[in-house]
Amino acid sequence: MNSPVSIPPSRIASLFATGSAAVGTPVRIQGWIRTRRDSKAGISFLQVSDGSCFDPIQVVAPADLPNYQSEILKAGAGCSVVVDGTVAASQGKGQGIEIQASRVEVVGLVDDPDTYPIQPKAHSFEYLREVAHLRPRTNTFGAIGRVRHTLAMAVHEYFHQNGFVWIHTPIVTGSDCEGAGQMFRVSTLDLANPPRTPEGKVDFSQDFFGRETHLTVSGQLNVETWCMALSKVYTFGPTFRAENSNTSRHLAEFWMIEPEMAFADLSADADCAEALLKHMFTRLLAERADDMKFFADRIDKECISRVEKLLSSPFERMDYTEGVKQLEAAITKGQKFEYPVKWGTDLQSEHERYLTETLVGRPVVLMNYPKDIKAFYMRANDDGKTVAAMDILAPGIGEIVGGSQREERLEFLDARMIEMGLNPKDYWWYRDLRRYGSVPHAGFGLGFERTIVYATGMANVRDVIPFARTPKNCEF
RNA sequence: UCCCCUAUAGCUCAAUCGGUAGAGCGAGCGGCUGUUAACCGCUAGGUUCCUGGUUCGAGUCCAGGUGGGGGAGCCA
Repeated sequence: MNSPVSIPPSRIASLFATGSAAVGTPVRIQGWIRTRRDSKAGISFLQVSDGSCFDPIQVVAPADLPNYQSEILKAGAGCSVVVDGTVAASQGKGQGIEIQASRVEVVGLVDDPDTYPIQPKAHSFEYLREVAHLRPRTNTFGAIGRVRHTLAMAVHEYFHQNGFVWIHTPIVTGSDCEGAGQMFRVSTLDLANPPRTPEGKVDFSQDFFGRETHLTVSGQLNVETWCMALSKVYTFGPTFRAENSNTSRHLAEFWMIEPEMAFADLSADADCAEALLKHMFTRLLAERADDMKFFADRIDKECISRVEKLLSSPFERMDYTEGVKQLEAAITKGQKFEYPVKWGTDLQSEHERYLTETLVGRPVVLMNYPKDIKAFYMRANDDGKTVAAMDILAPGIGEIVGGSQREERLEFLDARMIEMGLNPKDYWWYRDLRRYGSVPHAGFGLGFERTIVYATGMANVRDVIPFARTPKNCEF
């Protein structure tokens, strides 16, 4: 910045952290005006935010500043400013400290205040999705951004402290069937005029990678390979699903945390998921008390107590078979479900909700599902009917974790693939892990956006990711 | 992909039986005030999503389309 006096800029969060001890010190802040209120007594009040914390800081701009009439009185919501001044104890109510300005530089004005999309008033989330490039300027999305960051850092912190190595698994994959839904094609071929094989099919041997490639739907198969050498690993990055899902819980591009542990069984897997979630939420309450207070005040009054409740008690663990029994017992007592409950079929959303919300009231680890409703790589249990799979169901959001102990025995794995119509040859490198020093191992996927929804009470995953990708929507 | 709901001012919404467009907030201007979801007054602001149909007349009824929302399925 070209400014006459050189004061190192402060973040607003650190001014609030220092509080009244900073009174009297000269400071510079840089940010955007939220609101301006004028007093004809000869001052204007500017609420200025730089995004470093929830609260904006109040800047007191006296009318004798040289640009008061020409610039400051024209600067409203959304305008960017650099303010030099002195930290002062506020004479008004509502804030402890404020900045008595000696200089206010209006860096960028707002073209047309009447049509500036982020007005100083409540907006619907549906509307804000249409101005996703400006919505980080609102209270809610600023808070989401900081909460998301804190939770992401807590993920890395937990794994780092517990001896896990972060593996950067690839985004582009040559596996055309990772077993988790429709995939987005990656290609540099001319869509209008692709090369053809003699049979008339598109000739992907002429494509960039010399084969069909897609965006990954899961880093699991790749991360398992590194698990078989580094013992405890995880991947944390974006994943892509081309499902035509139109719900508040699904995105075409979402972030997933997938740890994988060698010499671990299903119980250790559930232990890890529980400890990870508890670490994330502990850090959240410690670091983002201001933002969580906002969510509790304006979005979901239960959100802090829900997180505290999760932290204070162990997750309930229940076998799928027991879950079905509980649901049947509930039906006997008069509970109505739209869909029938039957051992061997996947539970409906309403069934999962009953278990976690009504029966237990906390997250539930549901374990040992029927093998026919689960993926090929999940380890067969000795009963011949179930596999060592677990889902963690959370009140309000449903499934936030899906995991399993993996099938480490080659003959079992091959048999399962054939049974499910998969060709073992397509998985040659995955099978190699079972041929060379195979060990029992387990892992899971934690949906990052669903975790944020759970913690904040936000109603839609589209509003907890900076730029939501959903069917028919990729404007920004 | 299926079911239901929905689209009016910058935003959130209203408009009776089909009769010719209204409020709040926001914005601009003025007043008042160490203000703080400020307050008081005035002013501006409309292709009623698109295409077609019914009707003397359509924001309103009908058909198709598009966008948005909720639920289901798929899953994280």
